[in-house]
Amino acid sequence: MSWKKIKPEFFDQPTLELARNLLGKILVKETEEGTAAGKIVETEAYKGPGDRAAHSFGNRRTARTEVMFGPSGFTYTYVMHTHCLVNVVSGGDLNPEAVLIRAVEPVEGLELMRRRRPKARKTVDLTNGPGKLTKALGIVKADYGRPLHEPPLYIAEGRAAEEIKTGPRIGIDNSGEAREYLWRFWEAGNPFVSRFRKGID
DNA sequence: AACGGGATTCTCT
DNA sequence: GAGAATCCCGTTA
Repeated sequence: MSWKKIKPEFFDQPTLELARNLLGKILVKETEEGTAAGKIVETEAYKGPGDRAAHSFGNRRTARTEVMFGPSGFTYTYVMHTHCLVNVVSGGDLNPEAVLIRAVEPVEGLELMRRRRPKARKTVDLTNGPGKLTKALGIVKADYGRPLHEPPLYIAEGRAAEEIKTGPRIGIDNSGEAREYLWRFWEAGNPFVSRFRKGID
């Protein structure tokens, strides 16, 4: 399978639009074990200084958030408990924003994913969560700072989602008013979306 | 140098 | 539904 790499200019759009437009794109990781790729079906936007749920809230600039202060289109990996999460840096130079990839649908390397995720009983469990998809695709903290328009870790062209749903972000209940923002986006009805709520999807 | 909490996942009840 | 696993990072001393 050959994927068409995205143009670097793709990342130069407002973070909320980028979060929507990343749905349907392909996230590809090449390793010595082989290539694994998934269609992005769920994202969350994290907006800079004014977003209490963002690591860059209040312009907090540390070794961890440093890449968010650089240009858009680079990888922000972050370790949560025992898992690695992956973000796309957005917002442009000196504007620390990012889009979290929360779920993908496998499109290449299914067997490789199964080997990497022995605990997944069903196929959907391979990639229906932010910590799961990084394990399945082989994305690790060392990918921090890599450009997302070229191998080994890149975004490729896909097909735009037919219908996009919106809701509050997950797991940020201690973030004050920010937990109300409808900055989570997903492809309607896709079984790989991490969580469903009655009345929303 | 010590402490506390988190953008999660898995297992068991 | 609750609790553990288990670790990096930011804050405080």
